[in-house]
Amino acid sequence: MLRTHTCGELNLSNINQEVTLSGWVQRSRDLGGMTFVDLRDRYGITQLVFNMESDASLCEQARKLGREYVVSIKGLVTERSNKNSKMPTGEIEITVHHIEILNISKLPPFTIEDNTDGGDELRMKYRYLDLRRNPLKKNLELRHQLSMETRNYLNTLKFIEIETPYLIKSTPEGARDFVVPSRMNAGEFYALPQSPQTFKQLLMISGYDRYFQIVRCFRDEDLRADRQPEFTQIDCEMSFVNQEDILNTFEGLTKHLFKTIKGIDIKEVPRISYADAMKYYGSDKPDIRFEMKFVEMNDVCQNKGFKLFDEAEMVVGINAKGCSEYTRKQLDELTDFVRKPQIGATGMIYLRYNTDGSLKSSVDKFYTPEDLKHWAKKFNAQPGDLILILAGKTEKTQKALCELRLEMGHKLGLRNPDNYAPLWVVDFPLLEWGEEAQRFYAMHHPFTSPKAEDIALLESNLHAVRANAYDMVINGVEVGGGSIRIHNKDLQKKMFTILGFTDEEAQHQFGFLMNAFEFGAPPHGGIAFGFDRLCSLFGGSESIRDFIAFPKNNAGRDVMIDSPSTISKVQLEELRLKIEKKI
RNA sequence: GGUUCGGUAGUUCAGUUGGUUAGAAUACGUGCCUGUCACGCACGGGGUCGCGGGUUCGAGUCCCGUCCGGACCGCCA
Repeated sequence: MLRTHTCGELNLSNINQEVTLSGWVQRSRDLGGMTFVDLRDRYGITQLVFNMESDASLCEQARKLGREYVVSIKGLVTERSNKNSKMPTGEIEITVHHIEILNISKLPPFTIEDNTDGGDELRMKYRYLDLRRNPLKKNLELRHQLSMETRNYLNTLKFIEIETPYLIKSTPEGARDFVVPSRMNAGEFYALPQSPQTFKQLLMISGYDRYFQIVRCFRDEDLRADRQPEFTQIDCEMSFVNQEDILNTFEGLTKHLFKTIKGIDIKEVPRISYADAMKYYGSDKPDIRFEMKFVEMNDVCQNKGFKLFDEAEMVVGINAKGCSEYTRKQLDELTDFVRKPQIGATGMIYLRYNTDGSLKSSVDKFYTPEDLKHWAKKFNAQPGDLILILAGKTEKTQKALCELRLEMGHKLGLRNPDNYAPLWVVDFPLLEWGEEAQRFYAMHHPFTSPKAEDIALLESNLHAVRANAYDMVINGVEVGGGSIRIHNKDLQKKMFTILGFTDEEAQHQFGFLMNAFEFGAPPHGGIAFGFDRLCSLFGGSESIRDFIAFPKNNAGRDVMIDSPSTISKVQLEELRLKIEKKI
């Protein structure tokens, strides 16, 4: 037997037991007369002790053990004379009488410790070694817990998990597809699913009225810290439900996960319309752990002769409470921040409400003290506050102020990662206008139903049509989104027409779905949660890579296995593919 | 496609205005040490300064190009 116990479980109750342990050598400490070896496995670390007096040759053997050697030892559980309260097994050690080296190890390129000396790049290349470290192990355990609790909760509610295919059909809407050439159908390609969307809708038509799947999805778009080319969703769909039913069900899931995993009671999940989210936070995924809402001030600042404000489509600001003492340097830094090309504002105006009650602004000469008082009042400002104002095109200005708001929230310590503020954003627009192609695009996806009361607007004002679509946002992170779907063939056909499809194109791409709608499609809707993001949020990290066992880098490469890679001439020939030019 | 930061010992980093033999910590090796647990002490080995070109008497340092990595913008229904 290679082990009777793990390296994390022995304690005083096991004294005098004969045990066999196997694991990796974490480190050894040679004191001359005696040698200590820390043996590590998934469950913990147990100290082994070797003594020159009692067994010199065994002790010599132990001295030669290198880091990460794999060994199996037999020995006696002994009470330590010097106990270590910092480790769970710190009251005991193993007095070893037999040691077997199961495998030797090269010296690892970085230390296998909580605070490793290795950089990101190196650790990615040796991911299998990085995964030996506690922080990564904890992340994968958290991921496992989240998936188990998700399954528990949904199972209790009679959801069943059904697998859908990975080799499907490329569709023109949405993100770029990853495509897979078909050998048996030369010249044709499968696509990997961006989500199981149409399949779960077909399952509703099949009568599986509560479906879920923790499923891999694929999108061939550029990556970020929170975006991978393959990622995992908790994909859910229900029949005979309205939006309210979905929100309640998955608010329940969210509460269940916070309760069981983090021990946190989420009281309520507030709801905000898309329009209000944009108006008050400049974002469809606001971080509501702190207020600092936008205040539009066109009415109190325009037509007073200040050209920048007069010509702006929108003048909008936030009140940074208690920041009136900001120095010139700090204000300049904030101006530089909003002027970064990624944020794109041209400048920033401030209004300082000094603690002595006086008002000081960077545009004093254009406005009377009375004007400035009006501004302060609009922001509900108190002495000691600092108002930061941006002006320009509505969309761009909102976006820039949103970034500034988050930055100020960060500076003021209002974005505590231990606080969790879930939020539903509802009433999204059904469509958005694409300037480049001069046509409408589905904001969510083409299967999203318009609000019943807005259906008439499909004939008159497409910009104004709202959808039965909703996102769950936690701490400014979009963790999930969904909609009530169209289940009527004619309405679905109309949607495709609005999106610029000819009838033939719609039939070719999505005929299978519209045909299915003719065989008794029930009303249905659903939601999908970004599982990796949920994990990183629960783990208190910005990057999802730390929660994926084998992630890809910025450029979509796996630097460990070195993929993607070229394929052989034979493979290309079988697929009837030609590479135009070697790059 | 773009912006920006970085690449120096196994590893993480420092390296002044361009100037002697490129340093520190840690890891590693050897020796000493019987209660360590980030053990300690002593000694030692270890460098194509990412790569290519240029400026210069002289380049880790300045310039150009390129490769690799991180963050972000565009993109991601």
